[in-house]
Amino acid sequence: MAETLPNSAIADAFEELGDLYELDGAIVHRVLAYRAAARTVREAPVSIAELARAGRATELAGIGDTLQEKILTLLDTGTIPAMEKLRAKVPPGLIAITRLPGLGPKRARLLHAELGVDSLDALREAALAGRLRTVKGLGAKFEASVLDALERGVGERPAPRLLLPRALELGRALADGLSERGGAGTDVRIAGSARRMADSVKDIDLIAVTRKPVTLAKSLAALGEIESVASAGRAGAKGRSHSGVSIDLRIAKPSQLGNLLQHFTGSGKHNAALREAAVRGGLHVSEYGVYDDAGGTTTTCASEQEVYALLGLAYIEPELREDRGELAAASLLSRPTHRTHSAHSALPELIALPDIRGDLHCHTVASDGRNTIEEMALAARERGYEYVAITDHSASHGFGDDVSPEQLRRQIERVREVDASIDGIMVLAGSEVNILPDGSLDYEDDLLAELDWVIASVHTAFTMGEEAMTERMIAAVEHPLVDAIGHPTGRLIERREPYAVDMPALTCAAARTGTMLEINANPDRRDLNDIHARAAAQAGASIVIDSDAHGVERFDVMRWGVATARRAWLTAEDVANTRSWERFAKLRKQTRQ
DNA sequence: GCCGTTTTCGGCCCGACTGTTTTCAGTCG
Repeated sequence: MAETLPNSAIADAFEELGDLYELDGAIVHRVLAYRAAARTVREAPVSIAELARAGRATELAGIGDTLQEKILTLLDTGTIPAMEKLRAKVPPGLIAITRLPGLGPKRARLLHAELGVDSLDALREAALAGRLRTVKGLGAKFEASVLDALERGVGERPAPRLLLPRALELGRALADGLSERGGAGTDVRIAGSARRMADSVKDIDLIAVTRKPVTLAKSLAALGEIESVASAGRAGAKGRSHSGVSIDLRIAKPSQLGNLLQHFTGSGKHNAALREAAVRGGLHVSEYGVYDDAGGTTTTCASEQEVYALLGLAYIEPELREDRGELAAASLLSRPTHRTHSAHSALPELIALPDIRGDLHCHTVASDGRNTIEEMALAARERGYEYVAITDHSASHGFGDDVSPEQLRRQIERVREVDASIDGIMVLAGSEVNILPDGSLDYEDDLLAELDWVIASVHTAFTMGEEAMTERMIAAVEHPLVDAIGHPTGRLIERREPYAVDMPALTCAAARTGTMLEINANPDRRDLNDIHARAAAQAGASIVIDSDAHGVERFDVMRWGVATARRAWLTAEDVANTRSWERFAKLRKQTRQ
């Protein structure tokens, strides 16, 4: 039937199959296998449909012959027989019930079997009538907590998440406040997804060492950011911030700091994979230490480095701990050199902020920015950059911020003047040109040819279908005067979904034509995201990280773009604007060199 | 359902918490 399907559709099917199998009482490992496969498919840099047609989907971790067959059946018939069978057997409303806290598949099944509960509404009715407590193994407290959760709308509304800058700001404020109150010898670290520099986080994990644990735990309640504290003891404290985020403070003995930090930095999947691999070597990892079957002893670690070293692994940077191949890459292989054997891992040496030598996307008062060309140039120079491109919006941008062709010609002249008048930084004349719905650009080619640097971005008609959007963007990629594609998926984290575009196809076209793809560093965007940026680099496309600054202070958002690049396994070599302008030029497409 | 210094069957991470229990199942991160 369907020639092809996006990876997301295949992943959704596996996700649903996992949920249905779980509710049907399948063993947990089969359920986990479906969920792992769904994640692999969703994050894959290539078309899984095409891969399966070629019989090569089994090359991916977690996809075996059975699942490849199911993909092919889904492509050919539009469905999977097992899914149809399970849908008929398991009420679909039960999946929503398992989203409630304290309600997993077993209890959902139990409630369905005993009380006929098959939806959130039926659950509410049964709870209000006091029937939940009549089920063996459940009681009045359970019933009350279910009603409370339904009351609060849990399961309907997703939990609030903080964007990374706000999360780190909150985490830092809490850590500083605690350090102050904990007295000498207190050291508080941020762990969890904030430390891994995820796009957004739903709770803040803090790990502390201190001489006065009880005092430190109690002092959490005294911090201005904290709304309430549920528990506090010598092991730590749990609370909530005024912004609705859970705060988890754990207090470690200095000798176990490494174990606790490693455990609470996660991710959960990284830790699960780490422990599974360790078991094969007779070691058992927990937040308290590493237990060795052979000696029957537990070793504690003051640092994370020691934890990884005990397992025969190189140190893995927090940004890489997502179970995306980092464990295999961290295996220490003894590579013989001509003199000696040295331990060596395949982990990348990740890019860092000081590697960035220039910023190629920013705005001035000519469009919707807040500062002049000169102010922006000086601010870029203060960051130590060697070059900056002024890239205001183009002729059709709208919002009163559009730049007509005549205005752009004058802007180019002004950029030349500023460049001549300021030492120590090269100021480039550029533009962020709209990609119109038909794939054309909104300046004539002869004008674009006068620019040093052209970014093409989509700012209108976000909702067109995947095929049309992909054609539209590839037309811009293939334009000989386009240097880079700005914020390629258009997502706004926690606010707007990416538009439908075939990323493997776009990435492939970018690599083929030498068009660069941007990691827009604005923390609301971080677009390309980590998955796409990694795939793009692997496909041979050049990556450029830009601030998209609309004011002088916004050059500082570069760090969030670098964080995304690190999560994408990128080295300085993988990112074009870590080079001097002369060396950068060699990476540009032939028509732009 | 996947996968292999336990290779084609029999395993497949670790610990805390909660509520309901006389020893633990289910859920969660």
